[in-house]
Amino acid sequence: MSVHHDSHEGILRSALEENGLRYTEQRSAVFEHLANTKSHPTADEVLLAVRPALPGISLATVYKSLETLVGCGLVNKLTYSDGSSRYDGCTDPHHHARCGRCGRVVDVPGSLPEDQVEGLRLGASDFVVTGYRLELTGYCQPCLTAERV
Amino acid sequence: MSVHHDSHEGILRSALEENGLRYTEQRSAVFEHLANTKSHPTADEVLLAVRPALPGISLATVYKSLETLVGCGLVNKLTYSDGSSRYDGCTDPHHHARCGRCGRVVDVPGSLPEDQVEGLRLGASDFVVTGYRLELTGYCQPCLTAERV
DNA sequence: GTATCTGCAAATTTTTTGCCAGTAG
DNA sequence: CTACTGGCAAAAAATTTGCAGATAC
Repeated sequence: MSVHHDSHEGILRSALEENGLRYTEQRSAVFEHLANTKSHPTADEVLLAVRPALPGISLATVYKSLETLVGCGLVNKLTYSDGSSRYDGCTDPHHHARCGRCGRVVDVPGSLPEDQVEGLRLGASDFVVTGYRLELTGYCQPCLTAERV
Repeated sequence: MSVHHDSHEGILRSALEENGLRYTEQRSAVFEHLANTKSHPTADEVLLAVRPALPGISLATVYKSLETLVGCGLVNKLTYSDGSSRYDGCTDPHHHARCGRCGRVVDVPGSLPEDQVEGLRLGASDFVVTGYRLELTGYCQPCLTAERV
């Protein structure tokens, strides 16, 4: 049961070290939670999730830890039209689909074919493309049922 | 020189009417600005842009007008990791590329091929896909030069 | 005439910052 | 040891809201 934990810890330690940053239990707890969940929590939700393990942790620290992890490239930050930010610890290539009613975000596997990306790259002249983000919009089944659309 | 203006006004009047909303000079000024610019301004920037024509307009009204236009489908709202929201009056299908240093957003023409979108649709089971948003990340030429990367 | 809209200011929400004590290396 | 961190509370930034007067239709 500690395999995953150890693996995450190793990844985190190396990433922090590479950036001249220190390994702390707060950063570890935040990273562990993101790496183990399939949800895409807000900073507030991360706080609630790590409180049981670290009762003293503060929201400000969660924000600082999240920014640190984003800076190390271990976590992605997603922002949405309602002003909320969510964090995604999944490093496999995938897209997101977001429900326009309840705001829930689900993963959609896959990545764009390389030639597709190359085409986009050419369309963005005078711009060095380092990556992309693809997000589907629509409605999840529970919300469709609820509204009987 | 009034051709564009009249055309925009007609589009706006119809869209508002369809939704049972009123045509006002504030909504008109905000829409005009978005329809005529290639930039993707923040609410604050829209305020500055329309102030010369409507000195009395307030930021709250700009926000309200923008939400109204988004609701009518005339304008798209874009949100970013730094917490800022930008508004895009271009209705042609296109993507965006955003500079990770200065935050500027430029348009990238094109849209994904239908079969590509269909594939994504299938990957998002239990989800009715109504659209998508594709955004490139990277750095614009001025910023690359400035940092001599 | 009347429901909708604007402007103002205050409220909310989300995120960031300064500072001192605590801790990793 | 010494610089990097965390916790706290206060600040900052972005957006929304309540209300009274103004306006579109």
